[in-house]
Amino acid sequence: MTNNQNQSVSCSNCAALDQSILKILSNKKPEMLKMVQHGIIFKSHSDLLTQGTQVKGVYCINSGRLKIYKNSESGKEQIIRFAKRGDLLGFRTLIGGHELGVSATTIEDCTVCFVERRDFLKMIQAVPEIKEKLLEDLAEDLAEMVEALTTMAQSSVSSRLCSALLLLDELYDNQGINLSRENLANFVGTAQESIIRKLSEMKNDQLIEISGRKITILDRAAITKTSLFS
Amino acid sequence: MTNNQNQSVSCSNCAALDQSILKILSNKKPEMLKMVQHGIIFKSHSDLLTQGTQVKGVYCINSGRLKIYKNSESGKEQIIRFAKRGDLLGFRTLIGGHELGVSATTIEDCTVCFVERRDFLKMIQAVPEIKEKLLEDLAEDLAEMVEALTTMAQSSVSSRLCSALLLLDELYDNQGINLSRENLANFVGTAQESIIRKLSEMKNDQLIEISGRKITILDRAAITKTSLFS
DNA sequence: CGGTATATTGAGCGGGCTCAAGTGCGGTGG
DNA sequence: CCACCGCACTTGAGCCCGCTCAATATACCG
Repeated sequence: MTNNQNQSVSCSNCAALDQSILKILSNKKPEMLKMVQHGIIFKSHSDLLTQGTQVKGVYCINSGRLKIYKNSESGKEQIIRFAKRGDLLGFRTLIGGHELGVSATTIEDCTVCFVERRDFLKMIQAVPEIKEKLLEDLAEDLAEMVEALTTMAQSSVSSRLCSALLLLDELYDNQGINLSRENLANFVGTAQESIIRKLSEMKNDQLIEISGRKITILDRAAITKTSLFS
Repeated sequence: MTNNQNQSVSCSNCAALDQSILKILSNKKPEMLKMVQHGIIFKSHSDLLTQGTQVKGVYCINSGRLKIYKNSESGKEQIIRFAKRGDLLGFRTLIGGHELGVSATTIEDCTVCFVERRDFLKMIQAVPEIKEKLLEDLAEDLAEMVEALTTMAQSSVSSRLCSALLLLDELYDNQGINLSRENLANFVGTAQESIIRKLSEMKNDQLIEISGRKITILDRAAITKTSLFS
């Protein structure tokens, strides 16, 4: 773990917190913000959460992107979702008190803030509004997972790839998707080779542009259509 | 909707509530229990929740089983999970205030209790402990969905069928699984014919017994093994 | 006992997986 | 500056799982 704290990153001026739990805290109990460790830097390929371990605390992502994934019995990695600026990691497990069911690893250099497990629990107790927010977030996450499960069960690789590309375009702020083929495959739930072949087809059909590992969406309408059918 | 109320079903003597939210309520604010409509009877194939509509309130299942499912764009039904005695339906959507993302339909005759939307919200406000419990339940549901997504993405039909059978054996209290092949297929995420073929194989291998639509597990160890690999 | 829903079996095909070989690119060191 | 190396990416070939379509059998229900 890289542990360089950068105190120039603080909650009170952090745009990432606009809608977040820590923002609620900074309104209701600003004095509790001093429990937050700011501006911790993680290089790419660092683990923040590890499946099967106890969660140390909660991370709020300030910059950079991560993958949240599960390693199955057979050892294959299934990426559940991605996280970026403003996302809070670790609180789901913290509530239940169980060990982590997923891992979180940076796929870029990241800056994050951290709250110790017991401090976060104090925050929750002190500010009931946080619980409301957590409930809403969880309910929404669950709805997304239901959607994902249905898609995974019923749609072809092409269709799932298109869904993934639309989602990833958001993740990368419409600036071009920059993700390894392997991560893409582990997210879509297929083999790397299948992903590559489908991408080539889509490139030929002028739906996307590929330069190196960077994918840019050209024909969003067509991709949306394929994401829904077949 | 069949609306025969049966007042002999009451929360104070309902075993279904042992660990449930309404149990918490009956401890903390027993006077609010009068908001609950008891013993409503739904025949098999009745809809309690319908995807895309607003939720009317929360149902607590007293007896009988239901399927919770989503209809995809292509019209195919994906069963997300099943519900039985003690399960609470509808509260996830109620919290978020969005329209329902899933439907719930009885697959047997059911007896349920019902709480109006606004009454349930009052209960939550009156008894903060309910929120804690909801949070825990949601976090657990989410963990299960992550597991389900991973399995769906990575495992063969045989493996998924075995997982499903183990889960369904629980649902049917180890008394034999009594579910249509279509529902089984829509849960496993495959074609009905595939399910039937795999079941025949398993019958030949003495892993299960089939009489009519009823499936009984004979060799749990072998089925568990197949549920994990391939 | 007829009619309808459900379950089963068969045949054939194609999507997507696996294995294996080949290509491009960035970094590193001579 | 270029040769080399390692890694990620790409392409090819072949096979098998699981899907679809179609026919038949069985169970359920009036």
